[in-house]
Amino acid sequence: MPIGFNFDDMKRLDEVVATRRRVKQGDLLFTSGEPFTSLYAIRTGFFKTSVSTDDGREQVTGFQMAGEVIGLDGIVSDSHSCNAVALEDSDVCVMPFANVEELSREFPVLQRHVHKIMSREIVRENSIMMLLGNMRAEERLAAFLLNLVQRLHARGFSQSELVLRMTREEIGSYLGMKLETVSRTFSKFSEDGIIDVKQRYVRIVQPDALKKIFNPETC
Amino acid sequence: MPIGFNFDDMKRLDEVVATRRRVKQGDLLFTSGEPFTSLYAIRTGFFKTSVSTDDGREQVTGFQMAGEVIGLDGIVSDSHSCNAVALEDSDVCVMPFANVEELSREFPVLQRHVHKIMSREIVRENSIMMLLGNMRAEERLAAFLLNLVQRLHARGFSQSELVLRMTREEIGSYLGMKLETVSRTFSKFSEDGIIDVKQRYVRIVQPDALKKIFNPETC
DNA sequence: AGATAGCTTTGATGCAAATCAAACTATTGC
DNA sequence: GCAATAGTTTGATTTGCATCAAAGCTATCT
Repeated sequence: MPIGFNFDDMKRLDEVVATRRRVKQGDLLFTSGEPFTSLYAIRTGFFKTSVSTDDGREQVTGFQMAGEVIGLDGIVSDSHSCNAVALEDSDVCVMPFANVEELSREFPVLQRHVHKIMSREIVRENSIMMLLGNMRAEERLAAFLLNLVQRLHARGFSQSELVLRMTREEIGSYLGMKLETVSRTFSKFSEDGIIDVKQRYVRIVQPDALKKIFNPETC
Repeated sequence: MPIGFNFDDMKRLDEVVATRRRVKQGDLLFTSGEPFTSLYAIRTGFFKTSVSTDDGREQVTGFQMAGEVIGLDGIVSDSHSCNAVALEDSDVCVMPFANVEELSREFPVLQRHVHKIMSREIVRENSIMMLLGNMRAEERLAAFLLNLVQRLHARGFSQSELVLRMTREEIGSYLGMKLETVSRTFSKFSEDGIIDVKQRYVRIVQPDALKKIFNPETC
């Protein structure tokens, strides 16, 4: 939560997140087509969001962890356009969007915060478009790992070790490649001594090598 | 602009768009790294937005026409993260974001409008991720043409004819394919009698065939 | 009108990733 | 503990698109 609140403000803001919801691993938080009522701030756990075509192809649109907000897709048409699935047992704050809007009018700092969250999502998706449109498999996976570990590190976890919450297929869907290609690229990185991989466990041995793969120029 | 305003409200809202700006074809409206101050509502003309990597690869992130708003990428970090270039002589309303936020607090209907614009952009980018991650060249170009013509039709233009404002290379960048592939796919559609193409001019002869290519299931 | 520059089309070839296939590993349930 | 299921790895082959190359078209300038 942003700074700049006094104690009374905090109490008012608490109103916005009055309810909590537990979501078990594998369960849906919301689903495409469902009426939109609330945004969800992840307290603990891990989610993926995805869209799908009528013929059943799935595109993972993001992986979200503690402190991140999901559900923004629902605002425009008052119904969700993507699915949110918990990849581990999770706990979210339910923030009815009517409350968010009402309090935003009262507290400019909250208003600003909401705008930034939406803008951040737009910018993130821009960079995914770059990834999907212009980058090769190794660059995509390097970018993915660097991004994940950076976000985990910001939450107090290791900056070199992580346990993937998602399958190779889900990573592939997010990065626009097949699960076999994800697996092969992990193996390649491992053979090159850049990472250690064992199933879901990954240790980044040479972060600079990963950065170089992702962005050869700045290294 | 959304409905639900009285005359005095309208006058207040006019304050938000006090200034205008003309942008000549080929000129930048804003550029990556530039400080963010304002959103821009396109009055007339046509823009592309793009991001680029340090090694010079460009990804077109969108094409925008009259009535659409650009600049949302700048909110999160108070500086723009993409470039906006006019693809024809254009005219925009400059809306200083401070004004937008102030008036949003006062007018819930404006607040809602701003939120929907941002959410719409998030949803659009989700569908581009699907395009880039899961679809083949023909599907991408079919989706692109259908989307363009639909937006033009909503603005009173033909639902079957259009003049492209962008090059094959820009289309390719947006759709994650090379200009030669764009050209070849246009030719293929033309040979199949689905469209007539002559350089920038396109006539959609069989819209249903395009829809079928884009989404085989619902046809 | 002819020349130049920018964009588009089409052809030939190459390659990165997809697909097909099978073995291997981890996890879950009985 | 064993079987069944879900997920991962690795190998062989195919393919859709990229790349390389050259010619054609359009618009603008002199």
